[in-house]
Amino acid sequence: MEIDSSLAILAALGHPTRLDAFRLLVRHEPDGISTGQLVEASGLTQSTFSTHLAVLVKAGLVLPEKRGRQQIQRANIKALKDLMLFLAKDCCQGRPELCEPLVAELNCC
Amino acid sequence: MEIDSSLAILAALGHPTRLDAFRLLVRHEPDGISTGQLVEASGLTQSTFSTHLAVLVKAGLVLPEKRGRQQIQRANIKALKDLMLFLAKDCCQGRPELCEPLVAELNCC
DNA sequence: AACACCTATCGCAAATTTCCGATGGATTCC
DNA sequence: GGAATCCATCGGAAATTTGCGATAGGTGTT
Repeated sequence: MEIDSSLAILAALGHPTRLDAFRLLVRHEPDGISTGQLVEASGLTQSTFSTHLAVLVKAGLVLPEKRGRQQIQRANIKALKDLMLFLAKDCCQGRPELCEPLVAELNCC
Repeated sequence: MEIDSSLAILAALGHPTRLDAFRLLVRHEPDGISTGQLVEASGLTQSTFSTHLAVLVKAGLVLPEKRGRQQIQRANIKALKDLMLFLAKDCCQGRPELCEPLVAELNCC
């Protein structure tokens, strides 16, 4: 994964509102939920949350799809996976001793 | 891992200067490098970089240790591991189908 | 003691982010 | 067609972040 993409994902998730929204979307995979429900859950204004959502979409973490007059949002698990691969490979570049404990613990889920 | 810690790590890494610095530190594990070398690599002013470094340290991603009049910085791989566990567990919470491809690919390093 | 070196912190300006209300486009319902 | 719903975008204010030079503390050197 490109470093710029990783950077965008990290920055996008580095805000409480956006991290919360993304986690909510993950828990609603694979159905997704509407923007309105996300707004309600955030406790913010519709317009404010909309800009946060745009950041997530731009980073590729959220995939919107129109359904009627609603906008259904879905978490892009692949983007998260790519980020984790980027982080892990950065550690492990020829240095498996750094990553071994990481991968070991991940296997538990 | 607490959500607040994860948030701090994500925000800390969500800036090009700080992500670069952390990656450089990872590549210098386990010896670490001095703050001065990090400053030079960043191309920024010493004072400016110092504030970025403080963000990384506060997030627990970097562990400083005094050595003479230098300050040696080391990447905290455990913090990165904790973040990845947080992200992965968030996906996998009772939903292994989401994480399986992730863990599978991680095993390659 | 005096000096040089390394780094954290202060003060401050510029840039960016965050938040809101208001507006407008698109879609559905009556 | 007209009203209502859903959501993106605009304009602007407040807060935060980012960057710099200057300063100061702590450490080694002479």
